[in-house]
Amino acid sequence: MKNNHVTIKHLARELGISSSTVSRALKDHPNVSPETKKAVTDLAEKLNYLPNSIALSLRRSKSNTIGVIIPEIVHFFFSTVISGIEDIAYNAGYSVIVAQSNESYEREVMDTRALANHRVDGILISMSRETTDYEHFESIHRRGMPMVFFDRVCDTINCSKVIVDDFDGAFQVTRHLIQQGYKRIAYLAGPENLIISKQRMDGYCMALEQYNRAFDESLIVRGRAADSEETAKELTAKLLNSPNPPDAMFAINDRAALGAMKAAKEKGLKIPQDFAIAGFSNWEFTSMTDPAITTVDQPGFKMGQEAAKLLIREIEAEEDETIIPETRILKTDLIVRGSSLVNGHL
Amino acid sequence: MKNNHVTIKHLARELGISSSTVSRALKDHPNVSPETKKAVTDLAEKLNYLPNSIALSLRRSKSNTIGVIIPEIVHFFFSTVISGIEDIAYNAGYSVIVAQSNESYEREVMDTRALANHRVDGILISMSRETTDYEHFESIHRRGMPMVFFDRVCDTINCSKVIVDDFDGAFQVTRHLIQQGYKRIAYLAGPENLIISKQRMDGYCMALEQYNRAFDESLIVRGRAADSEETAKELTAKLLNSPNPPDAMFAINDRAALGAMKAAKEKGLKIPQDFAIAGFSNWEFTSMTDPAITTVDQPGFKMGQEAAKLLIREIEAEEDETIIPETRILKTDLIVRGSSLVNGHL
DNA sequence: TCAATTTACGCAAACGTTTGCGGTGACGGT
DNA sequence: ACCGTCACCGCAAACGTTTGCGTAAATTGA
Repeated sequence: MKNNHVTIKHLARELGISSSTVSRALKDHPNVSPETKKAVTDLAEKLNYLPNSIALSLRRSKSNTIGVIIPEIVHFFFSTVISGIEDIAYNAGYSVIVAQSNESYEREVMDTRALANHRVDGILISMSRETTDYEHFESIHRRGMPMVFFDRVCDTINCSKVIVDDFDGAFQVTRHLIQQGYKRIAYLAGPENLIISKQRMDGYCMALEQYNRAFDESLIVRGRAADSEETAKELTAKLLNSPNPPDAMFAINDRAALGAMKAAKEKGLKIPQDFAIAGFSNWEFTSMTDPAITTVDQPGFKMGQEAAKLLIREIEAEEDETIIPETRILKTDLIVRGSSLVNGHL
Repeated sequence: MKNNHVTIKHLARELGISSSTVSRALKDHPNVSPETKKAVTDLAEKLNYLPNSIALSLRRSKSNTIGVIIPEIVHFFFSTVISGIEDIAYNAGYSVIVAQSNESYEREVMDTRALANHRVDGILISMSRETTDYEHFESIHRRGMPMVFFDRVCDTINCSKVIVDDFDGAFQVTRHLIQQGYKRIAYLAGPENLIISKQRMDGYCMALEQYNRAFDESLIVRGRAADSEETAKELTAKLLNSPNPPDAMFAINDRAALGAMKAAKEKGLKIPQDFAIAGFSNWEFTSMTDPAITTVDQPGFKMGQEAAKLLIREIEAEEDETIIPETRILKTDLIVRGSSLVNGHL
């Protein structure tokens, strides 16, 4: 009952012709008579012939498969990216095999190895938080494996990347808070070593500068606020109880923004009248809170699409043409919601 | 620069021995002298030899890959399931190829075809909402392709399935509302044709019956509430404005529960004092709303694990042993939160 | 009618790996 | 001097597909 896949050989034997002819007939090669073609296609249809793409892969040394390594699947942003990747890959005839590193460096190393000997045609990567050594990527990159980084990119490897304009996003959201009339805008920062953290901070500062606001170090909350809602809440509570508290806050991500909102609510502040809040990433839940949280949309789907396009372009490049790596920066969108919208007008 | 994968043949030529010996040396076969083994493994290490698993797959006619077909990736529950699948698959040496049907029947058919000719060793499926014809599944099932359904299962195919105890979950949540003292508990129903919808309704009814509450048809809201927050909100608002409104509501899913909550808030009702709300699925956002929403946790990760285990068991079954299909029903957990918790005690 | 061309097909090699089987040389026992 | 045993290794086939090349038959041209 098992393993009864019908192959080209079966068709050939059945029809009393050679496998070569069957193969050619199936792909409408000119050197095969119309009658033979019909006989072949009819039988193939009847027996439900499915080409064995493994054999094809071996023959062509191309698997038509791309690998994706991400920190975690259960994450609104990353799953959106995967969706975008899948969209492009599917339409270009590639399958997508996903591996999650679970933010573990070791697991990431094993994943890259596994994908490499699975002979994927290329790899899309968003690095784990732990990763500081890039040898596992470099070694396969040296061998000519096409690869594209997205979101959490690796600077030391010369390949295409897709990132989001964190600077501009932070600038926009900060400007929005200023324009809404808030005077003391705090920044709930992320880990200092992450590039995105620095970029967002820079955007925040730039907006302040452009609108002639003084930079106040006491409004910058440094710490592990990005990691959990709870710490974000604690840090915010502390800040709100300081002598000269802020009347608005821009948080490094939506989770932190939610923590901040809870802290403000517990203190009895009205949002957005007494205290405005904005986050970053436009995670799903931000539209569901009360009030809904103003945030910056990171185009995850588009990021997946762009990354997949860049990768496939590289995979399908002719032998002689050299692809020059390209870094694509995606624009963000400010999404204004109740947590920062005073007077109900935009 | 490209395509310079080092193969067993390269190692063999380099060392002046045959590929067979290299192959055996690499897997520590007894019929190879220690010196040869060392020479081979050293060279393999030096040249960074990676076995070509495509060739292996062809040889063994086994790809060590499993396919997953889901309605959508960007969905808290499904991405959690994938995570569980990945967990088990990875540890058993399988890669996971994901294909999303986007709730489209046609796409689902194409996905199954694609996975089949990709020669995956088995398929995990959660059907699209559109699917009512199962021929695409049956045809590959007849050929002996191992397959396991999860969550959105197909009744007409005789294979293993993993589902959640919707009946019991609904029973628990309804009982909880009763025990909290609510008198008129409404049910915001889902589409009638979905099995889960019926099961949850049955659980609701059973709880009412067991606690001697009369079943009141006017408390059952039928419609497309499951599909969008907006329609759930509208339907709830209408019900709340009826002559004899409910003081609690159990919604078919969390999204609907959120819509209901917004409707209640707009009407000025206090939650949970005036109106209690409970949902189903424990989506991520339910803990983030204000108040947090009582719900029923569906063990997505575990579901993925169980489904993967069942599938791999079937894949790795010996030729002669016959696997009898098994339907595994996973227990749900009631998660009590602020939206239904009166007096602050449990 | 004969050579030249076209048409339609088969042979065999190749992709990289595994594995049953056969073969070689060394060695010890008689 | 012969045989059996053993350790070690190579040959070749197989997995399913594609494709360059060869070749027979059919067709064309004069």
